[in-house]
Amino acid sequence: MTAPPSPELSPDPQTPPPAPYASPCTCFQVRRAARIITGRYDAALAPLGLRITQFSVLAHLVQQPVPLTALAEMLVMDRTTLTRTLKPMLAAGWVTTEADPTDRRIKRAQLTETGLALFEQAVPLWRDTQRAVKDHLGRDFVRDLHDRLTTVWETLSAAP
Amino acid sequence: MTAPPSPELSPDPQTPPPAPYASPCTCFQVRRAARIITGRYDAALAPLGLRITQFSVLAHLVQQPVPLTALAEMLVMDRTTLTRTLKPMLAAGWVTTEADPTDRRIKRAQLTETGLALFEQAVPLWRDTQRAVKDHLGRDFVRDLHDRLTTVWETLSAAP
DNA sequence: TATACAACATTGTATATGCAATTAATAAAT
DNA sequence: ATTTATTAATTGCATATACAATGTTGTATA
Repeated sequence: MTAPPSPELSPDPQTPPPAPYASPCTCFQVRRAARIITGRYDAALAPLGLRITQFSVLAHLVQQPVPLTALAEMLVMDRTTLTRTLKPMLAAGWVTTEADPTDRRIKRAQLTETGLALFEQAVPLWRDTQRAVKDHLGRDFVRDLHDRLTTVWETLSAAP
Repeated sequence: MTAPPSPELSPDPQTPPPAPYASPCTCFQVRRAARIITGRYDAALAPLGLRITQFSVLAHLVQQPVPLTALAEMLVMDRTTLTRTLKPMLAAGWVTTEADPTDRRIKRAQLTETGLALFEQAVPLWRDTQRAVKDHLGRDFVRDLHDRLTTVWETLSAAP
């Protein structure tokens, strides 16, 4: 079994990279970026015991109660992932669920008083982080990044 | 507790979005893109029982054995995450670890014959996926996306 | 109406992720 | 040489992620 090593897939190991090398793998790139950005947002919200994923959920419930499947669609996450995501939030008393009287299959999630208060505390921290990221990377850079990431989602979720 | 709902944080719930709305949250954007891209790559590698994260690990071991901490740095993942990532790969016999004789703290990971063969089978599938993504999004688009994602990583890992 | 089908939700299983704490081994300092 | 600090690795804990399978409820159909 002779190995055709794929040098383009890994950095030169003679120069072990403290400096991040430009991987050719799109998946690696976007996951890496997601990790560091998530770390930023999570760190900013940590004083409230909140994570950015949970913050997203709260943000989508501010207006009114939302059926769980619709909520998962809004958040663009797997339906089963939402169930797990919601679990600690229910335990913390930030969110409650109520059954739809007319269709007992449907459950709606809604904010509690505690959840709303927490969200209001979190918004400024979220905003600060948004601003910090924008300051570091530049307004135009971030806008273009957003556009491209949205395009990635739209294109790949539509494509076969 | 009167609520100042933050309309910019959630889509209009009167128009429940099957169409993905453009969230203003950079973190949400990049995580969403990471989810769909990861799904693509995982699906492509699934016939081999391999995930894209595992493929990345294999790719970094093709040249020669790598100490685990250095491997985690190459992969830009938390050191403890690497331990968990490696676990099923060790169990599957794709990778082994060996202690450094001169420094017994250090463990090196290296490919097995099986792991190398698997990697060689996986490379074409990875390449196909790369090409498919490029075809869908456009070569220039992907190149610019890569550049920006690398910049995100470099900038935010350096910034305070 | 009995049956098939579709929609909603959860649970089992498995990996992904990272912080805090722990253990072990080496290096540095007194 | 003993103490101290550093480095390498793992484990505990908690959340993030999604596929497959299951149970429940509503709808459509024969």
